[in-house]
This record gives sequence, C-alpha cells and structure tokens, in this order.
Amino acid sequence: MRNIQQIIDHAKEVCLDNGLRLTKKRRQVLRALLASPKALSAYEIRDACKKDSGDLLPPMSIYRILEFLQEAGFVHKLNIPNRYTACAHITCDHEHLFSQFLICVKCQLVTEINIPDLTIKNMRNDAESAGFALESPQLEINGVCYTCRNKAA
Amino acid sequence: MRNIQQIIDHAKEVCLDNGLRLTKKRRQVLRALLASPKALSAYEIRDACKKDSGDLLPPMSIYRILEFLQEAGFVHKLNIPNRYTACAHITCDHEHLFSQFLICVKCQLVTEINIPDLTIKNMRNDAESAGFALESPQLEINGVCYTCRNKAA
DNA sequence: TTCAAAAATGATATGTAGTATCATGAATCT
DNA sequence: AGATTCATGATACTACATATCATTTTTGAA
Repeated sequence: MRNIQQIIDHAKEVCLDNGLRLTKKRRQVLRALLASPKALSAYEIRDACKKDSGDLLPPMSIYRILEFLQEAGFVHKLNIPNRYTACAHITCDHEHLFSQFLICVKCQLVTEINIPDLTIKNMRNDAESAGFALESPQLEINGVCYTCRNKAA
Repeated sequence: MRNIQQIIDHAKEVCLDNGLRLTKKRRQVLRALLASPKALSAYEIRDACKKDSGDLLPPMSIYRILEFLQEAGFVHKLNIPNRYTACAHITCDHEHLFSQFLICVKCQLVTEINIPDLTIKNMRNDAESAGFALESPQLEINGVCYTCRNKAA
C-alpha cells in the first residue's frame, strides 16, 4: 500500500495520459477519500476539505467532482451507506470491471476485494436464467470487520 | 404466481399467527408494492395509495409502515434505486436468509431470484479471507431485462 | 498576445428522502 | 369504563442531490 501522495501523483499521471485534469479541488476531494477508512458523504467530504485546506466547496461542486472521479475510475459510489469511497486499485493499471465491497455495519469500514472469475461467471449465468444481462456490476455486502468482531467478544 | 388479494390474505394469516396486525393502511402499502413491477419510493407509495383508496398518508406513516412490513419479511428495501419492493416469497413459508435482486437499468423492473448455496458459501469464504463476517446479506445487481434487451435490438 | 471556445467552479434555489417529536386515535384486556 | 398498548396524524426539520445561471480558469487558434 502506497501513501496518499503517491497515489494522487499516479492518478495525476493517468489523467495527463488521458487528457483529463486532476485539478486542485479534485485532488482535495480524492485526498479526503483516500484518507478515510470509511466511505464519506458529499457533505462529509466538504467538511474534510474545509478542514484540510480551508476551501469551502459548495455541494454542487462536490457532486460534480465526485462524478468526474467516478468516471476516471478513482472513486466508487456505495449504495448501501449512500456514500463515496476511493478505489483501492488506483495504482493498479489494469481494469476492474467487477467490484465488491465489504462494509462493516459497526464501524463503517469499507474493504474492496477481488471477486473470483468463477463467482462472476456464476452470477452472470444466474442472471441470464432470469432473462437479465448484467451491467457494470458492483456488489456491496454488509458484514462485521475483524476489529469489531473481536471488540464484540 | 397468485393474485395480489391472495398474497395479502396469506400475509394477514401469517401476521395473525405471530401476533402482528396487518392493518388497513399496511395492506394498502403492501398492495401498492405488490401491484408494481418496479420498486417504489415512499413518496410514490403515498401517491399510489392516494389513487387507490383516497387516503393520503403522511411520509412518517409510510416509513413506519415500511419498517413494519420489512420486519415482517414482506418487503425489501433496495439500496441501488433507493426504493422498496414486495418480497417475491411472501407465500412461501420458508425463510429466505439471502436475497438477490436483479434491477433493470432501463425500465427499473425488479426480479428477485434465488442464489445457489454454493455461491453464498463462496462469498462467505471470500469475505472471511478479508476478515469480514457476512451479515444478513442482500445482493443487488444492475442489468438489462429480457424485454428491454429486445427493444434495444 | 489576445480573443474565442471549452472546461471548471461558484451561487442560489429547489426537489426529494428520511427522521424527530409530540399529539391523537384505535384496539385490547382487564 | 378505564388503563395500556399499538397505530397513525401533524408539524417541523435534516440530509442528500440536482437544476439553473453566472463566473472564473484553461486552452488553443488567429
């Protein structure tokens, strides 16, 4: 796991190569997400940026920036908590078509894991049987993380 | 597939057996969800009930009723569309610990399917490897339904 | 080098989802 | 009937998200 600045530098290069601009505000938002083990709401991101840099971004800007970061593949939106999280694979240069997120119901920790190809294939088949063609699938599952399991005991 | 009234009658019996009350308003909400192929928001449910029965339920009541119906196992909340849908297995008397929903990105049709035990087992193992214990897992996946696939062609 | 076009951001207002809180009504059980 | 519990209503408010129009910044060609 690299440090945050290295990840951002890498993201900046990726953007350069693709004619995208990782502006200061966009870096601020990405940095806030990279620094958080939990997914953040747009308004939480705003507060984090304010605290970090003093800049108070209006909600509209946050959402626009989040959209940009999602399209660039740097950020995922999680539907269960209705929050946003940095992609765990920004510095891997290969595509990740299928993401799976484990979300701790106690502490909201988010862990992005890889799904075995076989699992994906099975899910495609199951969906196919019901007449559905899967589309940019993203899985989110609630659970209890290692730390919270031990705390509870 | 039984008709809506039969499903509601069954749900009512289940409630009786468990000391729960499937009141008129609760039946109205359940009926609205059973009648819709798409998941509905709380406010859409309100409109549907208004149209059906003339009763205009306040949002707070809708949410309370949805909570009741979810606890009774008659309704699921879908996180991707942020909407509610009737359980496809109300009239099956066995438990469904693990639900999977296919959601059409074109027409919002929702189909609830069964997940093979093996798939569930694999997912538990994958989560376990990341230190997570799965909890009341519910899967939601976007796709394109049979009808919309053919329309698009 | 400056002007036009495009991209990014700001500002204001508003829409939609969901909850807190307190009050009222209906069913149940002595 | 009166007390208790459960269900619903009413009001107000918070959080999440977007529509719209204005301004700034960047870029790139004349």
